[in-house]
Amino acid sequence: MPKFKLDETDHKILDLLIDNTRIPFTDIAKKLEISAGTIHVRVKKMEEAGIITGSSLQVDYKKLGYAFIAYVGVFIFKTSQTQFVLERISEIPFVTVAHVTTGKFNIFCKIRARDTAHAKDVIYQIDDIEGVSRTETMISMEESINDKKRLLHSIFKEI
Amino acid sequence: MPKFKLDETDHKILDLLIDNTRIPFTDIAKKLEISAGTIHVRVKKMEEAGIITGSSLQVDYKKLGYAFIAYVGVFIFKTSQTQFVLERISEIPFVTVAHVTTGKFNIFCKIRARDTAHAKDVIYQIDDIEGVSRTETMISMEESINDKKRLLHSIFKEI
DNA sequence: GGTGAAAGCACCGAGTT
DNA sequence: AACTCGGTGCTTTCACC
Repeated sequence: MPKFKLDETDHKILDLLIDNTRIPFTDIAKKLEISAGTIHVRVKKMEEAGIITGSSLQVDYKKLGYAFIAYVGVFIFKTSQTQFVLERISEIPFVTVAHVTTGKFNIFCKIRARDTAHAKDVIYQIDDIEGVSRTETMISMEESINDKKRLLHSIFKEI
Repeated sequence: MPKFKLDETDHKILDLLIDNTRIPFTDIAKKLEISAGTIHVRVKKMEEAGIITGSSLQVDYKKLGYAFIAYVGVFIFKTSQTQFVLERISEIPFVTVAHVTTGKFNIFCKIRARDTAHAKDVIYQIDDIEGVSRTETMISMEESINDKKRLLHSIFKEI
C-alpha cells in the first residue's frame, strides 16, 4: 500500500473540513494564508488519493423519531456460515453497521430504531436468519463523544 | 418535543445531500424540478429545526495507517462510578464512541488504532481507569455496510 | 507546489404572486 | 410556499513564478 504523504497544510485543511464540509475554500485560504486555488488543488489530490472518500450530512435521528440505539452480538452455529449471515444482517433495515469479530460474538452490529418495540422487530429479524443460534442485546442509554475531529488530531500528532 | 414535519420534497433533498454535501443546490433544483431558491429555504429550515446538524468529511483511516477497529466492553465495580468512568474513557485518544449500556457491559466503546500493539495501549488506558474491573475486547475482522443513505430511506418509508 | 486574476456559477435575500 | 432576479461571493482553471 503506497502511503500518501500528507503535510502540515493538508492536516490543517482536513481539520477545517472534517466537521464542516461547506466551509468556503476562500475562508480556508484566509486562515492558512495561502491561495484558494491551492486549497482546491490539495483537496482534489486528497480525493484522488482516496484519503477523502466523500462527505456526509449529519442528521439528528432523534428529531426524526429514531432515538433508540442498541448493539447486538450475534452467535452463529458454524463459523463457516458467518459470511452468509453477515450479508443477511446487512440487508436488514435499521441495522447501521455490522462487523465480523473475534471474541465473544461472531458478528456484532449496531441498530437504530424508533423505540423498544421497533428494536424488537429488528432483533427478531436477526434471530430468524438461518445459522444464527442466538443474540445478545446491549441497549445504549447514553452516548458520549463521537468526535471525528479529535480522532484526526490524535492521528496527526502521531504521523 | 415538537416534531418537525418533513414532506416528500425534504426527503428528496436530504437523500441527495446525505452522501454528498457539496452537490450544488442548482443541481438539486434541476433534479426535483423546483427552483434553487426553494432548495435553499428548505435546507435552511431543516438546519434551524435541528434536523440537519452539520456535515462531515469521510476520511479513509486505513489509508492513513489506522486500519484497526475494535469494540471494548467495560465492566465497572459499582454502577455509581459509571458517569466518572464514561468521562475518563471519552478523553482517551483513539476511543471514537462510548455508550452507557444495559446488558452484559456497563460501558461499551469503539476504538480505532494503527495495529494490535497500538490497540493494546488504548485498552490498557481503559483498564487503568479507577472503577474499571475488567474489559472484554472484540476485534473487527471485517466491516460490512455503514450506509447512512439506506437508514434514511428506511426511515422515510415509515414516516 | 504556489500564485493571482478572470470567467463562470452558486448562493441567498428581497420582492412578488 | 414557491418563484424570479440580481448583487455578492465562491469555485475552478490557467498562464506564470
